[in-house]
Amino acid sequence: MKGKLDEIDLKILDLLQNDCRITTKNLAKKLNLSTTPVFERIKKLEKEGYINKYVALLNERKIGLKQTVFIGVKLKGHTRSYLQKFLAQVNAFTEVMECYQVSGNFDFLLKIVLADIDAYETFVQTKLSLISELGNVHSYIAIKKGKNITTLDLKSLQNSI
Amino acid sequence: MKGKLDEIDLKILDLLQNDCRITTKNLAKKLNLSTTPVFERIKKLEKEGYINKYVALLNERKIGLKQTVFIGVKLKGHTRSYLQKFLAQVNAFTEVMECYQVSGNFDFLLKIVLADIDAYETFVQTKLSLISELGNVHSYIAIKKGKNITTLDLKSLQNSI
DNA sequence: TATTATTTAGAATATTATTCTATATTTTGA
DNA sequence: TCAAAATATAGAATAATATTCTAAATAATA
Repeated sequence: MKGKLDEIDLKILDLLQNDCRITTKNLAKKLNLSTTPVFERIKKLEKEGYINKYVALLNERKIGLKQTVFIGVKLKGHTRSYLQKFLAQVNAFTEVMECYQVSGNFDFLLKIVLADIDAYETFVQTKLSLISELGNVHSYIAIKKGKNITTLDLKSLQNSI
Repeated sequence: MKGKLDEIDLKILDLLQNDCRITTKNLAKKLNLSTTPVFERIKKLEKEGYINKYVALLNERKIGLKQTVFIGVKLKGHTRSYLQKFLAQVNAFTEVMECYQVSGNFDFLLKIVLADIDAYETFVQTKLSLISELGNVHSYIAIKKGKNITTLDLKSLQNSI
């Protein structure tokens, strides 16, 4: 019975991924339950690893990090050693929010958040370009931010995962 | 004096973006303050828009959404109307987590999360490819997820924003 | 330097989280 | 199908936290 989610679990997850400060009391009200089962279900979902973490999402612009840039990277070689060295260095850059190894005409796709275009130039010159494994790089400077959500589409799931 | 962040504010934001369930009591301890000023600073940061929202980040894999795909999109035309129609449709797709208008050899860069490659094929055939404004598309299938954080690098900021 | 505005500490109160017990419900296997 | 076992629930009780309030301390201003 471990690791099965019913509809109540999915609703709890969905509510929490939209607002994790909702009280168990309010959750219980929405679910027509008392607080105890809701509380225990949440603890179970946490313990079994369905919930990675609870975070505050900050306003990048207000904080002064106004520029997002995606970078497609092609390495010089593709041995395991190359990949690992590249990843280690990229992971150390605080500007890098996401890094995926991908198929297609890039080896990696990075998402970078920093103050502005100048900061981006500096980042490339003083950090990214110093990675010896680096081959070609293609930048996609964000001109306008569209949709940007962290909430997964739980409704699409056939329940009982 | 409105809209200026001092080091205490930045530390609060940094702690909250790593774990927003920390109690004001624990925050206060870390900051060598009593709970009142911490509580009031948080409320101020919320009211002034530095904090967008508090969310639970779920484990995509465990929930059954195992595939991330980035899609570079080029539109057929670039009138305002084209852009708006494209954005409206893309925003309606629950699979789309992020959408940026970018410079470079794509007009838009999308990040998609769904169950698997089959679901991706279905998404492209039944949703994405139906957008009439769509020109070329290039997919980057995530092979391996590397770094993936939501915490901004507040230490890089010269304080007093 | 005196006045005003902010920030803070500490106490008091309101709410919520968490635990506990007993009951109800579901599941399982004979 | 039925009874035993396991699981989930409600409701009460307790522990902890959030939130408010008052007064003192600090910083800003003219």
